[in-house]
Amino acid sequence: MKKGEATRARIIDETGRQAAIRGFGAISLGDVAEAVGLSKSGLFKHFDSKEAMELATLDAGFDRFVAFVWGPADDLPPGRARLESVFERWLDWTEVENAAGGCLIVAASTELDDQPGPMRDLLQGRVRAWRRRLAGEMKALREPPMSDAEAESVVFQMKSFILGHSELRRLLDDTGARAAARSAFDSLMDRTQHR
Amino acid sequence: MKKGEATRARIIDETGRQAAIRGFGAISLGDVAEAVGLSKSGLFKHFDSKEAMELATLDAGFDRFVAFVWGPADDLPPGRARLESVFERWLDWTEVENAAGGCLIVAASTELDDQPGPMRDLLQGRVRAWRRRLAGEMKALREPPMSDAEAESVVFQMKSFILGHSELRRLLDDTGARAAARSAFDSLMDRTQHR
DNA sequence: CTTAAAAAGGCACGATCGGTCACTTTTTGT
DNA sequence: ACAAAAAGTGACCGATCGTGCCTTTTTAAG
Repeated sequence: MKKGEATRARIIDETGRQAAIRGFGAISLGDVAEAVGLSKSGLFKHFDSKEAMELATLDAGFDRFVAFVWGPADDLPPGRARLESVFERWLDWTEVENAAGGCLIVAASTELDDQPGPMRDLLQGRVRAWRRRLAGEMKALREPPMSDAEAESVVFQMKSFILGHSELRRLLDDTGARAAARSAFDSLMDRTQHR
Repeated sequence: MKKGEATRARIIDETGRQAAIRGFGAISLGDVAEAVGLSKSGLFKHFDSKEAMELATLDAGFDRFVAFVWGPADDLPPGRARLESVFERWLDWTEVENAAGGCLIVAASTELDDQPGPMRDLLQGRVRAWRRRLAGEMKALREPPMSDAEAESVVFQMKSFILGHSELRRLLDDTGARAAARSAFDSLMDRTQHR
């Protein structure tokens, strides 16, 4: 069946948009339904509950994130060039692709970090997987490869700069945010590579 | 009159607690009233509206934050020791003092960064002031003092590590978060100092 | 102890919340 | 072409939302 899938995709899209702005806990079925051109009850033909809708939205958001950020890196050889591509696309993701509400994952992370449940579990699992992927990539930076602990430390700093960039750019309206993040990341790569 | 002020303080305290967990947009007057032992209408004798209550809560949250994080640093001489004290207390603030819901300011920052209004304005103003304070402190690290641009870059990285620590500790339940943040910060201080 | 003011509660309002149900329309596979 | 399945509607549920009006209780000053 085709029509249903398209509608479902539109619902997920709109839910993600609103959740990125207001937070998952503050979106309403009525608003989503209206924005997507459906009645509230129409939503329930696609999802059993609000939580199911949120889960599908968050999961799909991760898929989109990985495709967008990692996509171009697939064509690059492992190592610094690939990591720089990922970082650059990651900044794009926050500041261009999601101009309206910022990164859904970052928003969900701070909102749900202390609310146990399926949403937090999903978030944890996918964030951990993403970090593992990055950590594995770090090892291509040096020969012989760095330890797991060092790779995780570099990933920690990389992610930190992403979060710092997000605040500087989105909350403080600082157009120099991108330069600050890039410079910090370049310096991190330099230090990591030459040791 | 005394009683009123005490009640007002309790309301603000409870509002902050709930907002840190669920987000400002998702708290309800009923829940706050019940937790503080008041009726919903009783709340309105202390605040004109929900938004006024939120504004007072956010403002008071900043006061508490600055007092807690900067407090001990006042007894220290400007320079690295003072900055390390601030960083350490900042980690405490996220992970000990606010065990329940994490840092209210971080939560509010990602939630409100794309919702124009008095809340975002207040947030912007106080975050900017805090960053200016830190940037000023950075200059005591070196003689002759670094440029404004460099100081801001160091503040950017410092704040980034705080945000990274918060995610690692609160969302991913990583007990090594503190060590990761401290190590990254120490390295940043080393590089900044010796140049 | 009195008394006026301050603090808090009672109560009801219109709106909206997530969600269900019975029913109609549209889409789909055959 | 046609029957079955999927998609969508509108009315409605009990609960809760933020808020205003009016009364009662508590408090501090005389």
